[in-house]
Amino acid sequence: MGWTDERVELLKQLWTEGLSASQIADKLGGVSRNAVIGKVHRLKLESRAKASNVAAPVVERQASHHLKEVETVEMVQPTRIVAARSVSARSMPRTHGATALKMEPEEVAEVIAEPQRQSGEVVPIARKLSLVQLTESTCKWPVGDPLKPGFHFCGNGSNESSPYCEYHASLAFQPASERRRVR
DNA sequence: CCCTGATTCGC
DNA sequence: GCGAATCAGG
Repeated sequence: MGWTDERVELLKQLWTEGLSASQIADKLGGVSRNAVIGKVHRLKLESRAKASNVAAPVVERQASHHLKEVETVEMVQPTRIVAARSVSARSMPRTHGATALKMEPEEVAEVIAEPQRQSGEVVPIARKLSLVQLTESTCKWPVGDPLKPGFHFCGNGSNESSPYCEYHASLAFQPASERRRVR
């Protein structure tokens, strides 16, 4: 499989997002992690903030017999802040294990991508607040990976009844029925 | 052994 | 340009 514009674009996005080469390769499909790394270099976009990100434990390897992607849990609600802080432990959520808790990449991308703008938008722009900046009236929807640099919270205003802004509340409290495809 | 990215070099 | 093989490291 070659590098189509779309695939290259996805590569750039995921790489920038902080995913490892193997994870990206896995997502793209048809390419090895070496291929991804090679491409990354040719594109001259390696310098990713490689601070706190090193070897990910990986829940399970090929040990999972023939049980691959099962996609069961509908876990849409993000981890609670408390968890995000203390659990900052060594458990990187992977898409691999069927039970891996993972935030929708698309959701994340949308929120981070948009530059600061006004309100009234369908999708609120994250105010990028850190943990300590959260108050009772700020949306506590986490954006990004707690273990990676750039992690922050939505921070937009929320109703006193909800920990999230309207938009994220609508995402968080969806029934566990039909969510969009995860892959 | 698992993983990570970096580099080389034949294709 | 591509990516397997290899290297260096956690």
